[in-house]
Amino acid sequence: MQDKITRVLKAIADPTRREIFHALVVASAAMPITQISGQFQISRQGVTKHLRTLEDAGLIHINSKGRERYCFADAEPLKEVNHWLKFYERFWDDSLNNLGTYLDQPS
Amino acid sequence: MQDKITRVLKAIADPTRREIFHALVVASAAMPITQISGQFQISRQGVTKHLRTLEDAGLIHINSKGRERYCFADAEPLKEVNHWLKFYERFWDDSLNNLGTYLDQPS
DNA sequence: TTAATATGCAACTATATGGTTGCAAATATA
DNA sequence: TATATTTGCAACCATATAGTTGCATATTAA
Repeated sequence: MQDKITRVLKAIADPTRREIFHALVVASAAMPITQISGQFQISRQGVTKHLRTLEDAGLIHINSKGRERYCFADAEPLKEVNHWLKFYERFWDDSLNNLGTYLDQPS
Repeated sequence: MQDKITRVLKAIADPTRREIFHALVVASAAMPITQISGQFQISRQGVTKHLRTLEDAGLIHINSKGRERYCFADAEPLKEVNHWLKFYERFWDDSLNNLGTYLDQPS
C-alpha cells in the first residue's frame, strides 16, 4: 500500500476527517460509530468510511463491545508529520531567503 | 474552492509532490520546469500538474523569464500545518490517556 | 419471542487525481 | 531565416475518493 506518512497526511487532508478526529480527541472518551455519525450531516456509512481511513493511518483505534464499536483517537501518528515539518521550519521564516533566490535568477 | 489548510495538506499528501517540493527547497535556487522534471521519472506534464497543485497551495512560486518559468519553494504555508498540529501535541505523548479512555468504556 | 438498535457489506454514482500523449505557440540559437 | 527548446493546452485513461442506498446480521431490550 502506501507510506505511513502518506496515509497519515491523506487522512488529515480531508476536512470531514479532521473534524471527526477532532471530535474524538476532545471527547477524550471512546464513542460508538452511531454516536459519532450523529454529529455529522453525512450518512453513517460515510462516517464509517472515514473512520476506516483514520484507522488505517493509526489516528483512531476501534474496539468492539457487544454490538457496538467504540472508537477513540490516537494522536501519536501526528508525531511523524511533525518530524517531517521540522526540517522545513528553518525555511519558513526567512522569506528574505526566498526573495534572494528569486532575485538570483539569471537575467 | 477548498480551505487553505486543506489545499496545503492535500499538496503534501502526495509523495511525488513532497519530493518535488523538497528538491526545490534544498536547491535553494529557482529552477525552470524542464530542469525539475529531469529529476523525475514521470513526464514533464505530470510534473507541471504537481507544480500547479503546489502553487495553488502557496508552496512554490513561479516567475517567467523569457521562454522559461522559474519555480522556487516557499515553506511559509507549512506554518499553518504546524499550527494545526500544535493543538494535538499534548495528546500524542500520553498514550496512557488513550489507554485510560479505552478502559473507560462501559462494561 | 419479537422488536429495536448498531453495524458491515455490497453496489452504485459522481467527481477528483495522477498520469499519459499529441500538438501548437513562443522564445532562443545557428 | 530555419531549427531547436521550453512551455501550455487539451484530450484522454485508469483508479481513487467521498458519498449514497439497500439489505443482511448480530446483539440488546420489551
